[in-house]
Amino acid sequence: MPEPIPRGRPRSEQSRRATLEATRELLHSVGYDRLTIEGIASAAGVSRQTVYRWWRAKSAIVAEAVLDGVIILPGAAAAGGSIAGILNAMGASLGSPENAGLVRALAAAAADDPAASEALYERMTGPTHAALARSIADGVARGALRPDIDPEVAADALIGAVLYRVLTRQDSPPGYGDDLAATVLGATPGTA
Amino acid sequence: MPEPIPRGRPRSEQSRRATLEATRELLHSVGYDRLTIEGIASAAGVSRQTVYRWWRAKSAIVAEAVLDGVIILPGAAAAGGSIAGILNAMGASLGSPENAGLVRALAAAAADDPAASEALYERMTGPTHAALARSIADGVARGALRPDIDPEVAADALIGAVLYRVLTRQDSPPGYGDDLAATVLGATPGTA
Amino acid sequence: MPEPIPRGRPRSEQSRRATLEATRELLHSVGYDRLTIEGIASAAGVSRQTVYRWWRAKSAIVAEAVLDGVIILPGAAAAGGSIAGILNAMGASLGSPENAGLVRALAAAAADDPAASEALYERMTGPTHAALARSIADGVARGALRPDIDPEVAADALIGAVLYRVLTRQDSPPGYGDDLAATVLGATPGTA
Amino acid sequence: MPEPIPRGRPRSEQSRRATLEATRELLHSVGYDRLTIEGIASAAGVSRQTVYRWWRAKSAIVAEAVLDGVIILPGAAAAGGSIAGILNAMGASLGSPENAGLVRALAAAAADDPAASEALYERMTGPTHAALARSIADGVARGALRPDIDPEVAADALIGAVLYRVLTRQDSPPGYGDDLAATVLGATPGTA
DNA sequence: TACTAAACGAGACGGTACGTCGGGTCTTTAG
DNA sequence: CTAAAGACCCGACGTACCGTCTCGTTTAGTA
Repeated sequence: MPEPIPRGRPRSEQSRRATLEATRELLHSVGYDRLTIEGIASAAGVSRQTVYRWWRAKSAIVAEAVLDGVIILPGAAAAGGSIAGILNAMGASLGSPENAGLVRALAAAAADDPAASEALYERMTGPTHAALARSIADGVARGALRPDIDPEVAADALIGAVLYRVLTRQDSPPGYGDDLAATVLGATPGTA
Repeated sequence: MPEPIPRGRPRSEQSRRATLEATRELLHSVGYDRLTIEGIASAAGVSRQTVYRWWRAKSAIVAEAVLDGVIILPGAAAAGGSIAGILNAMGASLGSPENAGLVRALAAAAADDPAASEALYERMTGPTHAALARSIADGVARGALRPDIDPEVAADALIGAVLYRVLTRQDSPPGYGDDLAATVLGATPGTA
Repeated sequence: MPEPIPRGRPRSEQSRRATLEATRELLHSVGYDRLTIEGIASAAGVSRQTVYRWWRAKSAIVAEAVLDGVIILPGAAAAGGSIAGILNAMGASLGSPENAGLVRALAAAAADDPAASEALYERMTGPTHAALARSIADGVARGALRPDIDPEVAADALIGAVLYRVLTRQDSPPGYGDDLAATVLGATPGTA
Repeated sequence: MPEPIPRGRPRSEQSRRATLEATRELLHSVGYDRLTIEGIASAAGVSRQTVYRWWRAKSAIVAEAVLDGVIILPGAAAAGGSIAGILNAMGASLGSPENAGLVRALAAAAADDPAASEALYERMTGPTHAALARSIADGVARGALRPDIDPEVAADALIGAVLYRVLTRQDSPPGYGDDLAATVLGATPGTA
């Protein structure tokens, strides 16, 4: 009913998918800075005009690639487990050089496009952030965690620590998630 | 002996400074992505060739601008105070939209140049990180902080939280530094 | 019997006329070079596909616009008068900057399409050429003109002179037709 | 003193010549309409930017190609001979399909650029026109030609006739120049 | 006082990518 | 079966920068 009857040739879903997948490939291989619309179009077997018809900037393409889940969001899937579990999953996921490079690329994309920024960070870190904050609030309510912990701020700290190490290219050692949980929350892994 | 007696016209220190300062100006005004060598040269009143003679890429110019302190590193100067003091200084410094934008620009610069990355993050967050870790270790040793705190990891968490909020464009409320210290360290501001 | 019973929706005469009229408008306003099928379709309120269904190239549209008399052929209507009358009519008609521009546009159209070329020149200059040649042959036969005049060649010269001045953007003075007839035919206006 | 000391890398004469020569080649092979700056640059082995640096439009390139004599102007060289000689030279020169196509291309170029128009026609037909008018005026003064001939108008007619046949793609028979001279001037070839 | 050597400005060069326009084609719904 | 709408691939447009390359000029240090 607010449905405006579609006229003309319908948009090619195949072109859309090919574009987003090519974007992911190129983000992995050349990074955000050397990512070009020309390159995306040619790698996707799509005309440049078709790319411009649907996206306004390369940051928008990257954002949609993420929003569509074409770029797998590291750690977000594990957002139901325990606190240390989430952190270790994030650490493990970002431990692969490929994914770490992707995260850095997304940070670059977000740096010069506020619109993309929100979309990217909400999708990448938002769910994880929410899951962590919920678990922590739970723990505080149950008395399992210190009462002076602000769940939202704690979630900032936990995610921020991981992100900081990725951006500064410092590998996180295997048990980093446990150490981090213990340090911030004063809790041993299984306890929370 | 490792001194290769300088011949010919000496390098113009004025051109060098003008280039780095123009880089800072442009990073502020247009961001890293739209920063061009052409633009830097013309803003600095310097020929493009002179820029290319001394730097290999725009990320290298940005890196040197930081290394030379031409770009003021927010928070690094306060690296002598108390923990909450450092955090509040960082928060206040990054609270200005100008500096926040600069940090995002630098994150973008670091994302696609490992060499610049190290230089930038070492200069930007390294001193602060070291100061925090030292203070925290002190507190733990004095028994003023929980013994299960890993000072290095805690510093990651504190800096990471602030960085995370800047990158995701979330304003940090006035007392955020205090909240953060309390949450991560289980300490009220004055205590540490 | 050679009538192939028409099926389906009949061709829209309105679309056809609108296309040809838009072509004329645009030829006047922007010239042949900047004339585009896109522009014709949009000015005519017709879809691009409809234009392509009925014409193969923009030169063909221009040709049909002429053949249909949508573009008024300057001088052709006067093809029944005296020699100097025809020439003066041509000169007057081509004297207006609008028509002169149109003729130059048609020359451009003819330059890169042999098919359009024949159609255009036959329609534009053919009738005039034939009328002139006929009148001249008459005059020669009657002894009113020099016997060494070849009527076809003389018609070439008369039309060519006018065309030459239009193409080189030289205005023809008021009495140019008389001068031309006198020079080529050795005849004063009323005599032939 | 009006000499503005040249700075920077000097313009490459080779690039300039290559561009003009490629323009000539392409005018011959594809005509003015399908002539593209992209095509000129690539055929000349020159970058597109270099073409744009020195010429504002393709019509300007064509004009300079003519002004430099890179495009050989048919008939202009023969501007010293007798009237019929000039005409026959023109006819012979334009008799080759290659040159005829070139003339049509130049007519198209002139049709949509007044600036190019003057340059082209002055170079192409101007000298011939002047030579013819001079010879005819001579003949009239010597009493060898009819006194009612206006030399300028007669030159228009002679050149116009040849041009008209080229533009309408009519081959001129071998003796066409003689016929034309006889018809317009009332003179047998050798007489003038 | 030259001579040498390097840095400097200016600016042209071959390129790559930009974002746009138009060309022809194809695919859908509406008449 | 035509018309409209509009997406598609393609190729050219004119512009902005890229990184490189001459040039003439400037500014040191030798010689």
